[in-house]
Amino acid sequence: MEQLEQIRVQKLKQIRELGYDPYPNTYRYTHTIGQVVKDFAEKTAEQLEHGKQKVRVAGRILANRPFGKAGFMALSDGEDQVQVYAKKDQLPERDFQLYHLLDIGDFIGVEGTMFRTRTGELTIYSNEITFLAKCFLPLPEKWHGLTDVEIRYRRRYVDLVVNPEVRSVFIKRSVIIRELRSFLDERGYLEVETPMLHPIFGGALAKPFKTHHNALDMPLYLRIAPELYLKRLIVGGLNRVYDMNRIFRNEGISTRHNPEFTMLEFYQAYSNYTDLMDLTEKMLTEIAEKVCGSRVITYDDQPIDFGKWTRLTMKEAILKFSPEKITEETLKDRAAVERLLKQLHADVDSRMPLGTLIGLLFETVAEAHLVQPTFIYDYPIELSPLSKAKAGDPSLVERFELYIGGMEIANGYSELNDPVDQRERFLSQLQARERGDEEAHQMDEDYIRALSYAMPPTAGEGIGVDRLTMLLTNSTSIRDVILFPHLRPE
RNA sequence: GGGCCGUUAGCUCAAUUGGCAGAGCAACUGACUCUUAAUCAGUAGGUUGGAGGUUCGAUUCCUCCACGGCUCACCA
Repeated sequence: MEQLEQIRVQKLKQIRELGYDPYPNTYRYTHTIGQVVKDFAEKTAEQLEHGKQKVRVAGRILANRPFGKAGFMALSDGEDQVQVYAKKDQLPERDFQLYHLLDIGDFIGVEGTMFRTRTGELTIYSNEITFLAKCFLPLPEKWHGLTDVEIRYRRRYVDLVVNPEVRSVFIKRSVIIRELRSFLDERGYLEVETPMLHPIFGGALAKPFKTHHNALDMPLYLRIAPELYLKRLIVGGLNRVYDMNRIFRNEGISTRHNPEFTMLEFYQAYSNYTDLMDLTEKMLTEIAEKVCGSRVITYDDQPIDFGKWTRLTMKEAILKFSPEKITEETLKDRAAVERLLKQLHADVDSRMPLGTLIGLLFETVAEAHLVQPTFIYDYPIELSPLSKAKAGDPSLVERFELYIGGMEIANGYSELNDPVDQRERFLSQLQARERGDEEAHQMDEDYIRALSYAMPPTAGEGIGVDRLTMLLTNSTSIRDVILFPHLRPE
């Protein structure tokens, strides 16, 4: 409200009149608040009394309990908090006047000596207060805090000030990203940067954001996946590469979908999809242990054990979770599959090929049951225009997806490296596009040309970093793991 | 896009069948030199998301709109 703000503007004026610089350009502290808390944690009141150690710390005032000629403040540097005691006869008169002009949210620097209060709390007995910055807008009320999710996302800066668990989620996110990098770096992978602006969007089945380059007067698309560029690098002899960065998909927004999200894609020459399943098990188990301190985590009230991994073919998963008793023979019968799907109220299109129907059946009956880490492998070829066909069964490809907590976390496959087959797959995608499938893959002649120079056998995988972060921070909304999630304009 | 729920003071929430719009915290004034959700006394703070309708009277009932949450669909 205007009035609250005006009062604080007046206070800043008075602070200036006392002779303080309202916006000083630095403060030299001797300790972070964390160091203070740690260094003096073991000291008794008597030890502190005799030691009289001087400290200078800086931070934001989060609470103030004044009473007449003294008062206590809670000072936070974002990471840690410490109590500050301001007492009239121990401070210069000007500093004590300043104390009465301070508000919750202001930044100050404090010089003083450490002591313990009667209740034993470690506290800085201040002998100097330095004004650092004024907070004009009131912080949320201390007891309930900030809970309105919309304001939390719109004003993430306030959310971070008052909700320590939010800070901890984003610190974990940063650790996850660092650990993913170091896991791959240790194994000889090279991090590369590939274009964000694509003249032909590809590498995934999704709708893109379209933009325009003025000087060249040409349409460009924000990338939906870095895949095709990474494989061009494999052709060029960069045998292990990864790209961890943003991708953009022009689709619905939900608790599991943000229009821009972070994808780790990595490619490894002379390997197949089984190698990547092995690698992924190791990678995610290590990261869960590093981030959560245990192989067993809790997600959405369910225990998830990174010590127990399962691998099922898509068909096995369907048979296992189908409510109706069916056999593998049933899945070869298009009419039977269609009937099953209709019973389950799935959206069936009579033009869909059998493989697409099987994929749909899997999603309908099995996906939600996949809480423990489970690889689903051997996908119908129709769903996977970039994967290598399975030796001995041309209807399937060597592809897997990893499900944890009912969410799709990763997707990997043995890469199709036959340029002739790749051209045919693109052509059949074009047919799907003509049937109205906006997400079907485009033809990419240069990619086929790259494969025509020969790509060694290669396996590649994408890991949804936001989804993985949700899992490891027990967040059920993707917005809780993205600092500034997409919102409609205010 | 569909369904359900929601929007009241800076924040968290009340308001009976449709009958004077309230509390706690935050703020302001005063008291208080070891408090920690400090305490005590007092003051101020509102076009009840917006527009329209029904009614003597609407926070309350109806319609439309905006925004948000959850969920389903699409997707990762």
